[in-house]
Formats: sequence, structure tokens, C-alpha cells
Amino acid sequence: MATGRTHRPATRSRGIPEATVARLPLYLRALTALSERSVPTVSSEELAAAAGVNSAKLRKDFSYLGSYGTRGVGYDVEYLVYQISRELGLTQDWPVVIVGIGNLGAALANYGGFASRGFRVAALIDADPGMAGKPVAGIPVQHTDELEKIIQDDGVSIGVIATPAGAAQQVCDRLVAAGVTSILNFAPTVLNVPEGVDVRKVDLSIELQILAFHEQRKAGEEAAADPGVAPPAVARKQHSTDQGPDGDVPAVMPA
Amino acid sequence: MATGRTHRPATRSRGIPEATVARLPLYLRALTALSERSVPTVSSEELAAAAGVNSAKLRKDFSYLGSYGTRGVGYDVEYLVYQISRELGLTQDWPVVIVGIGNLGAALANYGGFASRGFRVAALIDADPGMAGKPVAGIPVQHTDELEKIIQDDGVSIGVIATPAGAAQQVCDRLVAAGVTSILNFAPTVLNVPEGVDVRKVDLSIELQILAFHEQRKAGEEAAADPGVAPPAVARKQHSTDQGPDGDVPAVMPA
DNA sequence: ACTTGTGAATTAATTCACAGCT
DNA sequence: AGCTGTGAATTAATTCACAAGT
Repeated sequence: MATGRTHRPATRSRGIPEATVARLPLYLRALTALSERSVPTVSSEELAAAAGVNSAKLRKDFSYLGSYGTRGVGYDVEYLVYQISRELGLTQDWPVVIVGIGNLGAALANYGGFASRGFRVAALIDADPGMAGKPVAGIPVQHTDELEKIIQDDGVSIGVIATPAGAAQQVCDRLVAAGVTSILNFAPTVLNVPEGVDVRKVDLSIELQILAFHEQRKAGEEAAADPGVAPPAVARKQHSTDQGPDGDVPAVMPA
Repeated sequence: MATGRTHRPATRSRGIPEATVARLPLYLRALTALSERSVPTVSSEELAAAAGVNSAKLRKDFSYLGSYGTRGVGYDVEYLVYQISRELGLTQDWPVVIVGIGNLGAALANYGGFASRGFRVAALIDADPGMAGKPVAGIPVQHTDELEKIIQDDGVSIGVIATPAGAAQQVCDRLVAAGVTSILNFAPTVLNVPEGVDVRKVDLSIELQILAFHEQRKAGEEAAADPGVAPPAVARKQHSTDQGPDGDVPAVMPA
């Protein structure tokens, strides 16, 4: 794809790498903090440190968006905030429904950073009729029967699934049938969706298992003490920071 | 690293790719489901479908662990469950502390899949003295003052941070100072940790922003309808399944 | 003098495609 | 005949290192 890309307007080649897209929110958060402290400009070095990446990566990432910096100076904070927000589609408002209002669903509903960016909780939905009408985070919970109507009326395209694993696929199917095309899944299940629907998962159990793997590795190394040529510094994985490749996450689920 | 790997026992070359490690829990979950249904063997094709990956990737992943399959037949489910569990370090028990018992912390404490694999909630910790002693998920909440003592007494090496963003770094520092070397961070902040400490993050806001990016892209394409040579099939990104590269996740946080 | 933007080099991950074993 | 295991090819991501601009 790098080789034979069909010629383009030259000013902006569509197709930002996924790895870059996944970091843009990180940069945006760091920039927003700077903006709140009224910092006018920032260098790639400083911003990279704040976002927990290295500066070459950050510059390369930004190069996919365009040339928004000034050589010898750095980046204008406000301008970059705007450009990244626009690139991520945060200049518009995204109504979101949360399905499954247990502990986790309630935590998500209460999450402040939600509204701060372009997301708005359009509805909270739960299968328990006893929950209906009860306000969570100031929003009354609605019954699952209303799901299709809510999605169509509010033009919801993003759904969050925080149900038990057993209900997730069924909820997913209804969301998709009603018009949702992006799903954030907290249930520990693989969701099957048709072409054109994006799913991202958040899975606590998976994350813990990945940590356990590295933890075990560390414990084993104490004793190992390889008596060979022993490459001193660089040999070890670049632990800490940096979440490595892949894009997994753990699913949380009440009860 | 692929080129100049120091000669090894040949039977097992240390160094499983990060991307593979991140998928092992996925395979394990699928295998556990098969095991519960008493399925004795499974082919790479079937297992891959259940885990939501393609079979070549799965086979390559397994090849890093060793040769645990039988050509012409497939994999023995029980045997694979054991091998992967061992590789992930799940044959031992990992005490975990959860710091910050808001909505999210409570959701995590109640999460069933916790104990089912090798993880055990050693303690729930919160800074609010009013919470102290109150049971959540059957475990009494303890005050932050006890943090160091708990970690040392129980030999805790994995900590989960579910505090507000403002408290996260401070909690992290205390966890690390007390001996924790793996952290799962739900607070929307970059954590600074010393070499040798692993951090993974779970960030709701980041996940939603990534979805918004793709959602915006989809909306834009409706109108685009490129009248050029129009590469029909393969051209579009492989949406759905597959979380793409990187390894980000969103942070959740109560209020 | 300083910092961006980016080709080129490197490293990692994925996918192909088939030899090798059951 | 069927399915694994894996070299080889491909594609993606990261890092280097420096030319180009202010």
C-alpha cells in the first residue's frame, strides 16, 4: 500500500495509519491540558513527553495530518487542538447510547470526560424493567424495548455495550439493525458484526492476563541471570510506557 | 532482534511477540468455552473463528509456544488450555489491589471473571475515610493509609488504578514504591513509572475518539463516490473485527 | 541556533503458500 | 485427505538522521 498508492491531491494523502489514529486522542489530551494553562506553543519534544511517546513518532504522526508546525519554534497549541479535533471528528456532536446499566454502565454514564469531548449520552438502556425511569447520572434509564426507537430518533451511530457477556451479541445485533455502525464493547465476548461496522473492545481480564505474562517473565529473570555474553542495557524490552502493538483491551462486566 | 538472536535451546526461543501475547487471552477464552462444552479437539480454522482472528495468524502465534497440535487433526483443547495458561502465568495466583472504589472500582471488584482466572482481589482501597470498612463485593474497603502494608503483607505485584485522574500518579508512585511492578490504569492520565514497571491503560475516552474518527470517515465516503478507477473489493479497510495495531484503550473514571 | 518534516533504514506484524506429518 | 507448522513475502509501524525552513 505504501508503494502503489493511487496518485492523490498531494496536499493530503488520505489514509492515516491506524497506529497514528490511536495516538491522536493522547496528543489531544496533552494539548488540552496545555491550552488550559494558556501555554501558547509547544515543541515536539515537550508534547511527546507529556503524551508519553517519543518525539520522532509524534512528528511522523503529525506529518500525516499536514504541516501544522513552525520550524525553529514548535506547534501552536490552540491551532493543533483544533486540527486534531477536526481530524478525529470531534467538532461535531456524537450521540451515544449505553446499554446495560449495572455498576459499569453507571460508571460510564457518570464519566465526566464524556461530554467534554464531542460525545453526548443520548440514552441509558437496560433490560431490567425495574430500572426503567430510575435516573442514573441525571438521565432516566429506558427499557430495551425502546432501543430501536431511540437510535432512530436521535440518529445514534455509536453504541456502548456494558451488559453481561451472554446478552452482548444479541444487543449488538439490535444496535446494528437499528443503524449503529460503531460499537464499544465492554463485555468479554467476541462480537460478530457485518462489514462496515467497527467494534472496539475493552477487556479487563485480557489486560490483567497480559500483565501477568510480563510479571511472570520478570520473576523468572531474577533467577536466570544468564551467564553468557549478557547484553547489558538495551536487551530488555522497553517496559513501562508504551502499550506495545495490538490494540486489545479488557472487558469489564458487572456480576 | 529476529536476525541476531543469540543461539538458544532450539526447542523454545524466548521472546514471544507482543502482538501474540495480547491474543493469547483471547484464544484461552475461546478454548475455555470449548472445554466447558467438552469439545475434545479443535482445528486452527474453528478456533480462529471463535476468537475472531484468521487461522494463519493463530497458527503462527501458537508456533511461538511450541508444537502443540497434531497435523491432520487439530489441537487438543484441554492440553492447549493448560499450555496457554502456563505461558501466561495463570497457573499461579496473582493477588491484585484495586485503588479507588467509585462506580468503576466497584464494577471491577464485582467482575466475576476476576477470580475465575488466576487473579484474586487482595484488597480494595479508597482515600475516603467514610468508605473504610464498608463491604464492596463482599470485601471491606480499606483506607489508603494501609496501602503499603497490604502490598507487602500479601505480596501484591499487580495494582489497578480506578481513581480520578488527579490522584492517579500519586497512587501509582506509592504502589511502585511499595513493590508493585504491573499497573492497570483506568484513569485518563499518562503515568510515569521507573524502568521495569509495566503499565497498561484502559481509556474510554480514547476508544470513543477512535470510533468517532472512523465514523466520520464513513459519513464522508457516502458523498465521495470516487468516479475514478474505483478499486472495488479489497480497497476498503478491513473494518469490523480486529482492533488494528497499537494497544490503546480508554480510561474510565467515576465523576 | 533551533525545530520541524520526511525520505531511508530498521524492526515488527501479518499473510501467503506449501512442505511435512498424521 | 487433511491440517499443522513455518520459511518467505508482504505490509505496517517505528526509528534514524538530516535537509529545509524560520
